[in-house]
Amino acid sequence: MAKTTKSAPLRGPRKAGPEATRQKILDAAEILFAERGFHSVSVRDITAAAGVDVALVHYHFGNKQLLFETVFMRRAELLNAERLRRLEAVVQRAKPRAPKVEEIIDAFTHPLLDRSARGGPGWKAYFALIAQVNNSTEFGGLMMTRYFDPVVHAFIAALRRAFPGCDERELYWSYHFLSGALTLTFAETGRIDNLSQGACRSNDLDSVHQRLVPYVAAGFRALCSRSSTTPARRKRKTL
Amino acid sequence: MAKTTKSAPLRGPRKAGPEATRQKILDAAEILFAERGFHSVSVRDITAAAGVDVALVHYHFGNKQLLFETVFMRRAELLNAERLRRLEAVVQRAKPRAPKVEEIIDAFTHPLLDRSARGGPGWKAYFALIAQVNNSTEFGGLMMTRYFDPVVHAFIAALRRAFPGCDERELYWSYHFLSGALTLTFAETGRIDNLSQGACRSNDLDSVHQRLVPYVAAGFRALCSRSSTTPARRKRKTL
DNA sequence: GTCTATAGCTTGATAGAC
DNA sequence: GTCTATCAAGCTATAGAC
Repeated sequence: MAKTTKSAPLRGPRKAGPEATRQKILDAAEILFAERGFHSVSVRDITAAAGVDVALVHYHFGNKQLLFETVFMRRAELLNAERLRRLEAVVQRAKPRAPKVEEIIDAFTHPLLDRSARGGPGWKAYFALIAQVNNSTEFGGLMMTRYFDPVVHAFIAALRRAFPGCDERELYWSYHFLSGALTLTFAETGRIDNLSQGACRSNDLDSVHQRLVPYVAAGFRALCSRSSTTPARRKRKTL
Repeated sequence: MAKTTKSAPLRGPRKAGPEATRQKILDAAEILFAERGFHSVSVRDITAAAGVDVALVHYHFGNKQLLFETVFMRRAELLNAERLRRLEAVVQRAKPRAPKVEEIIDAFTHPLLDRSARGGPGWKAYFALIAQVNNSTEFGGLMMTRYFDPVVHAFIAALRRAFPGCDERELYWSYHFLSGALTLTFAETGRIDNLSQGACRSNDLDSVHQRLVPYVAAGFRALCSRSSTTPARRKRKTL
């Protein structure tokens, strides 16, 4: 029993210390926010689910809004690190050429879909939360930009190399469509289950990934190849 | 002045009658729900914005939830009718062959993007609301299914004819990705403005439509052609 | 149909004992 | 760090005058 230093004080089944309390609050908040959205979950709901006192949210996080952002940030950092690692690996492996579009998209989406499928209920809830935030007028523009833009810029830089001479706007709009398709998947609303009368299931993320990558890659090629190879033939069409 | 029947009683600038009150409440609710979501908007917020009394929401709609569903339904019926008309026109024009994929997708998306772009603030808000509902764990599965599945089934039937022998699941997942890309567009969160440093603008829906159609058409072809023409080459890939 | 008034609760947040 | 106790403000909903 050499572990009696003060770096892990009183680490037992009963009293787990302030860090454990923080994590219990974050875990409970994550699930409730994902299920019902920011505004319909009260601080009391969260602390009751976490099995801690009401006042501790304000002690540890300041207020409800800051708790929300902490939930959002906690897993974003892990995700972004892995996605950048994967992207770098793909780029290195393809050198000196640019990687295939499919490989770039896979590096971007696989770490997310894999965790949502197999990371446990915390990850599942987190991605459902992302789905709501991404499509929210209130939070979408600010929070997604703040926590995910760095990794998106790296991703777009890789795609820029895959489509030399491509108009920047085609790349950004193509990414926008990918973002919408991906985050709707995270929501797992069950709508496709109803629509397909059971042929497809919202929670079958392996099926999604298998299809999302070629679908999106084809979309990128449709927009980003034509703008460089056939700029004159581009139709000027009003809506 | 032959219009003195009781079908339009007291139609003046001051007292506009109960139907006008209903519409004022719906208009205000639509904008507020779109801006801040269902739960963060109070009945008082709505009636204050509408310039009517608090109690009238309950008189006219029963409760807050039923008001929400009425807002959602009001424009859905108009939209669905026009989309079915457009789809039918495209199908008739192409007979006896199936229409081009691009034409089918255009019939599905144009009525929406056109109204969001040029229909005024009520339509704009309505589509932002759709964006949130579609990605919501709480409302998405139920409400989108209830109000939009009939038109989606007609749309998928047309695509089925365009991809004869295609696996049903490819059609449904392809539609799912379209739905995500489209509804994120409706949210107009400003994220792409930040990401592209102004090169793309969330509210430039003409640009979106010009790109969404070929992007999605290419995606559909990537998934729905291969499943019928090259079933043996289909890779069995785990996530 | 519209309004006033209010019942009955829940909310986010905090002050202060331990 | 954690808890008890409480506050002021906000909420949905309704009863009843007009």
